[in-house]
Amino acid sequence: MSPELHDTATARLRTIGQRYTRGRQALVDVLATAGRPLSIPDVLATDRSIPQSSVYRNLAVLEQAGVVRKVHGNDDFSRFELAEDLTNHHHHLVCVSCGSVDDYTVPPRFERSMAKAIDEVAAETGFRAQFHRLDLVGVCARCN
Amino acid sequence: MSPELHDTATARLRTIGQRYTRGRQALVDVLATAGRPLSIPDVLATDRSIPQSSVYRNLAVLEQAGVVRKVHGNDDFSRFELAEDLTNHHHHLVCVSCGSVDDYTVPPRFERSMAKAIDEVAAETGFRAQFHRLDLVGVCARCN
DNA sequence: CTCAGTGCAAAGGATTTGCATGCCG
DNA sequence: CGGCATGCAAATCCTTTGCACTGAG
Repeated sequence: MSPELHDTATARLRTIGQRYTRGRQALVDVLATAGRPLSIPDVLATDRSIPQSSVYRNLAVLEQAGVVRKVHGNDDFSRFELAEDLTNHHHHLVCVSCGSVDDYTVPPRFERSMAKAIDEVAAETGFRAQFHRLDLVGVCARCN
Repeated sequence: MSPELHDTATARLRTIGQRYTRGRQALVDVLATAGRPLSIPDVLATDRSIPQSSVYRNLAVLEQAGVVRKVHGNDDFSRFELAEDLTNHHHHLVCVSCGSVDDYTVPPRFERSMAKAIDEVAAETGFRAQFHRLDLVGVCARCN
């Protein structure tokens, strides 16, 4: 992960009057390394020494700062990933069997036609879209 | 709502060894009338005499039978709608402000190109997609 | 020194479940 | 009759919060 990532995180946290502490850096590192959205149990599994409450609290702070984003799968666990402008635009494969969530991307050509379709919907309905989710729900390769 | 709807529901419940009772019919009627995914509080608001636990339990049964589908918005409430093959293919507008979820559709042309893109992803990743979700997350017309 | 951040434990809130009763088949 | 469905209340489980302590500036 690039050092700029941490610089950006520092800056965004500052704008909401928060510090970029060790615990928060560790959290960002874990998410950056994972390459897919992680649940709190996932995060805790990477480092048993972190208390749950800190993970919840710090992820909430990082979300407010726009550094991470919360993702909903099909189970009762919230999952977290780095904000898209810190990584790249992608979508999710949600496994109904094991609940895991993986990233995937579609061709830019298709993203463009989707953006156009979304603009039309916005115009018709008066809905102001901030972002879109194109999740595929099914069975992942592992669960097959 | 058409009577076939209830016939289909009866049939699907039967396949999992369950009955289509009054309470369950009422639930299906409420969802069919709503035209958008409803949360449990939404459902309870339509009829104060129904106990929460029955709503939860019956929606779970109806979901297992493939009569209704659970939808996740941005808040902590699960929402429910009739299965797509009982209504029509659509997507969701999720409001980050009030948490409401509304239906919308995109042109068939676009759905087709999306289906194609999804097939490619499935082929590349080994993921078996059962269905897709194209949610727009933003601010609804009411919350503006 | 000061105050945000941290850890632990207790509280909160949507959802689930146990158990006795009622009703459909 | 027999068993599933129902209602009520208690239990679960993810998540949030209170409070005292610690550490960075």
